[in-house]
Amino acid sequence: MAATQDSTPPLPPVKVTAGTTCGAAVAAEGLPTSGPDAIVVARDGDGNLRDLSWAPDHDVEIEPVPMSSPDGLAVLRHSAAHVTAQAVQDLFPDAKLGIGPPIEHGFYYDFGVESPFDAEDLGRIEKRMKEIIKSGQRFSRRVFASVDAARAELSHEPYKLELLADRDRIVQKGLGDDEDVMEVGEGELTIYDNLDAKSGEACWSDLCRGPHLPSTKLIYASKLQRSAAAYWRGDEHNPQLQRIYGTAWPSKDQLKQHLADLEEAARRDHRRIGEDLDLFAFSNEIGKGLPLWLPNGTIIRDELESWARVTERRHGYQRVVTPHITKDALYYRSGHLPYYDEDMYAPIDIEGENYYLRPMNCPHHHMVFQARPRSYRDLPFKVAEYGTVYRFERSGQLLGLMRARGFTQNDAHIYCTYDQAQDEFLEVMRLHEEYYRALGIEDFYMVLALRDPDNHEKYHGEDEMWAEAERITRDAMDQSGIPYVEEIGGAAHYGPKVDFIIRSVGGKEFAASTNQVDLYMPSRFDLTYTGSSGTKEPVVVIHRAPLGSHERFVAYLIEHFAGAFPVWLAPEQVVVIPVMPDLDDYARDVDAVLFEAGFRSQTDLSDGRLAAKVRDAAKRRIPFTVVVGRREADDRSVTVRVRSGEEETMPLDAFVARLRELVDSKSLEGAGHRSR
RNA sequence: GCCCCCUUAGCUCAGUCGGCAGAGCGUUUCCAUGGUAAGGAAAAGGUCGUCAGUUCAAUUCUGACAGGGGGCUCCA
Repeated sequence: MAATQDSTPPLPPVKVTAGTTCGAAVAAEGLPTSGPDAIVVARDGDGNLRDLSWAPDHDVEIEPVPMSSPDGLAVLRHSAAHVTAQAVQDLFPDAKLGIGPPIEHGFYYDFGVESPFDAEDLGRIEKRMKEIIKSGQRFSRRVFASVDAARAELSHEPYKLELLADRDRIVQKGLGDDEDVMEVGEGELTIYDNLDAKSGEACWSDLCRGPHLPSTKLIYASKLQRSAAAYWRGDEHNPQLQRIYGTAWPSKDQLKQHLADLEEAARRDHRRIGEDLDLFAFSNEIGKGLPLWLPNGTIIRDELESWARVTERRHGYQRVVTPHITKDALYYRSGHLPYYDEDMYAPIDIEGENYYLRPMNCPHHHMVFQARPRSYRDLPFKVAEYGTVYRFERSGQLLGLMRARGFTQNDAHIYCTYDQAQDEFLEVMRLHEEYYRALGIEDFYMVLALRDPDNHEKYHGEDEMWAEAERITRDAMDQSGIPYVEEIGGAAHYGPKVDFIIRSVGGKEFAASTNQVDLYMPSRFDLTYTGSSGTKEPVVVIHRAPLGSHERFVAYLIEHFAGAFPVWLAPEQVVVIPVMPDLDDYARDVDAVLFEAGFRSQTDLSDGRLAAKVRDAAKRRIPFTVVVGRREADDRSVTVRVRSGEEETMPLDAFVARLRELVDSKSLEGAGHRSR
């Protein structure tokens, strides 16, 4: 697993003669066998990873894999997971083993236990791990003669038995999204024994495909992080196991750096910055997932919205306004009811009719299209609205602004002919590029989510329709040149979709934007136009929301810029600070000029020293701190300090012109950016 | 929705082995003639998330509920 972006160049191959071990061959070449770059495993001629204890029965060439490479890290972390499990079973003999794969930056191991692990338990487990690591146990591979033999040896491990019973299917499909098949891989069925360094006796064993480090001693830096419940095999109908998360690195320095990175990420968390910069708030009395946008946050929201308004006008969109509540009939027609009602707020009974808070804008826009007869001359007809919707997300899913229950989407629907659909979808992708480039967003990827052909119930419409929608979407994507990955099973119930996936600083992934070519709803809603020959023709609907929702997108931007927004988005653009109270009048004067010129300027005339005010402005991430004293007042100039700490004295007029240019060009100059 | 943890001043957090609670920052007032990341002093500010229960007494113990967090699951 892992090994997605191996930047380290592969080492030159090493010859292993029949009967000797890879480890011996590697050592003979003088390659390191300890330290962060220790060769820990090798890739054989067929590309499989092998333990260094592997002794081929014929001469082969192997590629040494150092611990610091992605594959090496995965081996290190998976080995650390084994040590975790060994420590847990030493301390909790009744704990049943689940699975323990490496993951990005670490590993986990799942255990079936009577009661969850608490912080004290984790401390004890970690202490026991350190003993095991220090003792230098050797990981030793052993092949089972048969599945029955494995079953007999693992009779006390119900979850492992389940893996054995389901082995064929698991080998084919994997366990879940993240889990590979570490336990019951293809080919030989193997178990790893941890052998005591002195006696050579096995002190613990675990069903595993491997490979592993030669010795626990090579786990130089590991740390258990937290425990949490997780459903067995990722299925909520299964019992919950207790998962222990940990991280492991080839050196103490790398561990330290990783922990520092995590702290830095926590500082960028939009919930924290939202508090610090007075962007948004939640209220117990209003309800979960229903954000209050404070004045500063509203500025960001409004700036984005005006930007979208002028940009989309240029791209041919027309704006509409539609209601937030709707009779149930609309959703029966769209097919959302009755199947998706659990994701909607319960209906409101008014005069004997059920009204729902709308969970999406699409059907309303379809009604806009249908409100007048449309001709082919009207197409493409592009309807845009910053539409507020409410979705009853399950309570455990909420995450600040990233996932809220009420939010406002940068939504639009394009009604066009079949012939226009591919070009229009391509145009939507181009619009995304325009938006994302303007904000310096590069750390996203795109998914083309297709339907799962084995699960027909989840989807509406005929096979031919789906094939056609997929073709149009894929052709447009390929034409756009934007790289994407395909995902089976993620489609909307009415069509395939293209999602722009972003990550929160916490590492969670969200769709920042979702786009669809929809051939289904036109038939459902009877959306037609009059063609050039006078006949009624069905339209194609393209759903798109490049800026997603204000809530999620601003949350993302907060983290992307670490609160240091580009000038045009910054809620506070300028603070004017007089050097001493005598200069208050000039400070007010400067502030008034900036304010009149349309900028978000304020003065800081409070008590306190200049240094403290500068510090305060920096904490609020204000792009420009303007300091004025006698010198500036005398020649009507300003001393401008930018976020980096550099400063420059210039005429007030020149500063106004500079601000105007930065704002008008939506410059990213001076903005924060996400460190990698 | 599920498991675990958390909820004390505007913010970050101490604390009370059950006897009406504290710090730092912030706020307010006063002092401070001062040029770039915390000048000084004083004051105000809390029904210790809500509702029950146990108790002479509950912020502290128990329970329910609400809200928050970490995961899992879900995400039309």
